Amino acid sequence: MCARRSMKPAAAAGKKGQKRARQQRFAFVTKSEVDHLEDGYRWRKYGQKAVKNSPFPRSYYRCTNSKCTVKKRVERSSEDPSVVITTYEGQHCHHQTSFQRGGMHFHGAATVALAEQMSFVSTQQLYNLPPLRRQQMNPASSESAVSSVPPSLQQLNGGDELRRSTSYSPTASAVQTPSSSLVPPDVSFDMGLLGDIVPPGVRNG
DNA sequence: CGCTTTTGACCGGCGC
DNA sequence: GCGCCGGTCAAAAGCG
Repeated sequence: MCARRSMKPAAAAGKKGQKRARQQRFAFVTKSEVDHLEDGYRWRKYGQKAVKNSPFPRSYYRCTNSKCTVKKRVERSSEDPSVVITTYEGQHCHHQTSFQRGGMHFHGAATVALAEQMSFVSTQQLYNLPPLRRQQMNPASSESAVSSVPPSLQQLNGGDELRRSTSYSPTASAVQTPSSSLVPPDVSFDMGLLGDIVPPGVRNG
């Protein structure tokens, strides 16, 4: 009675075929008290594990949608418990749950806001993370990548403007920020990063 | 009743 | 070859 299960081929197949799922990984740091940052999608927690690099446990979320294989990893910064590192894997193939700007919470706004501004920053850092994973001699490979980001992120997180939309997030900024995602003036930008986390139906069809 | 959340256990890959 | 870590799944419980 220990036969737990043959395990899902999804993970095995993904890893077997290409070591690591070639899914686009988009990570960014967000200053929030709650680990669950509502970005407009429904997430179901499917696991939680404690990592050595961080004294805090890492939470694994998955899109509740049927065909949506988007996964989200949420972990707190080892040095800044107030900072939450959210890593998105994959891209949504459906619209948001149903709530719109009206229901946009400050958390969601903060998330998107950071994503937009940090997008290019985290992208470079994150994209370099995989290959540098072993290159770095530091035991905290994942942290090292994040640590490299902080310098620039600190500005965003600790900055006045960012901080405003992150912690306090005024209604104006909250609405304006997400608005860009819903109505991306630059498709290239949307496809570049936001497309992974906020792919509007326009892109699909 | 349904959905979500929680914990444990197992597996897979990589490193040493 | 063994150990370690990370990641995922499964089942059960709780709550709305």
